[in-house]
Amino acid sequence: MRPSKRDELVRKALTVFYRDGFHATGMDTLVQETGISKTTMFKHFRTKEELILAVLRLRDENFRNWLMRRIADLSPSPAGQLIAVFDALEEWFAEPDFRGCLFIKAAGEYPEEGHPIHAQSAEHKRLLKKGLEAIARAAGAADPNLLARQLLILKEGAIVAAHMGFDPDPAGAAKSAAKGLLAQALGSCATSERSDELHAERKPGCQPLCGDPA
Amino acid sequence: MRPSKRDELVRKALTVFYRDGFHATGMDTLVQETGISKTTMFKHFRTKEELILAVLRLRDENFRNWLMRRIADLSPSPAGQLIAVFDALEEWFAEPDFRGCLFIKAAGEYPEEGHPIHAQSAEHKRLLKKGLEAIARAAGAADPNLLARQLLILKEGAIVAAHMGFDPDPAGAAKSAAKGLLAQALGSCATSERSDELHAERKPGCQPLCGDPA
DNA sequence: TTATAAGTGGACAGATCTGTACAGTTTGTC
DNA sequence: GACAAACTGTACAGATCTGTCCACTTATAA
Repeated sequence: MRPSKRDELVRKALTVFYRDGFHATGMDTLVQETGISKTTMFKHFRTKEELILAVLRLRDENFRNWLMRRIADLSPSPAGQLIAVFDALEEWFAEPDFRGCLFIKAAGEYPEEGHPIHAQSAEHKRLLKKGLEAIARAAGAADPNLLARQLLILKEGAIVAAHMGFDPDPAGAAKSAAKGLLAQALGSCATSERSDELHAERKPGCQPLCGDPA
Repeated sequence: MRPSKRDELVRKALTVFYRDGFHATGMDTLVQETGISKTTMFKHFRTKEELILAVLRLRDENFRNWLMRRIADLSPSPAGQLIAVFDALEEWFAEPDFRGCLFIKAAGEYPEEGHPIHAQSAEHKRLLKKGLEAIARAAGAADPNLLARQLLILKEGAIVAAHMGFDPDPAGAAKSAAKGLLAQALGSCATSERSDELHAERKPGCQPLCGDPA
């Protein structure tokens, strides 16, 4: 259990930053909320920015793993998985501690393109697009790149809508839009892909995203 | 010119908050950037939060006016206007000072649902939805509410994509998706609504959104 | 001219910010 | 037991935060 304190810090800092924001969270707050001394924090991370970058790395890994596993559990076919993205989102939105997307927040608080935090947040989205594009290609989409970009735009929009609460069912609205896009991209042959009738149970190891890791 | 200093403060504070963020911008920075004394600021607004709320009110008015006028200039028909939303977005994204959506930023920095800044940001989106829904109804959409929600989700997603730079043409991707939704919502009769061939010039009084108002 | 309102500049209070310093304590390993 | 590494608690520096105070200047208008 060598690097446990460091990991524990990153895990707990994630929940605090996610809950309260980056600038709004001071290092003293983190000391109080994590129970880890400030000395130790600054031994593992030379600056607050380095800690934030580590938090973003952890979140990137957690989120992409969670999403990909979840949609694989929800549907066996690539086309069904693309739609299942929005079922997974719906589950996420329903979590009590849901507060939007950490990377959108980070990009908002560090808005300069060249800032490491901004750049790393953008990289997360690029990796997501890559993942969706691979699935779109496997599904036989006419233009996998375009379809992936459109689905990602729907996903980001649904997250914003869910966080700001201006849509009663953002995942549902995005899902129905995605179905139309998919039907169009796959040609008229597979219009009514029935991907959502099997609502797979969460498999063990596939935990909710917002839960307190304490 | 009675309330000019107050308006000038709100206008200039808008550009600074939009450029740097809310928590990252201190009142002393605003003094420096606006040339208005701190005493005057706190005479017009009792707290920083009140100033932010005034900034958001101004932005809400500016943005909604700009968008509605722009799409009316771009297309005479309601259906065309719904598509023209994404042409307007493209113009916005191309502005040199574009840095995403101020309301998404605000909701990110003040993430509690009940916080006045969060609530007012959400209200802006609700008003946008209402506007789009009216146009969708005028266009004869089967379900104007759903169509408006889907278009708004596409819009928010495109803004996030543009700000984070993970899509080479977010407005274009969203626009093509919107065309599909619209064709579906209007029935098969008006599939190829040619809304974008007339690229209306900016009319006077319809200025870009990010320009320094100084 | 004179009364009123609005704006200025700078010092200040008290809190909080990031990051450092240091002496002491726990923990794991030989 | 002994050594090294990791961790703790607290105090601190220096900057910055929101908001106040006060004496002074400028503009407006009767």
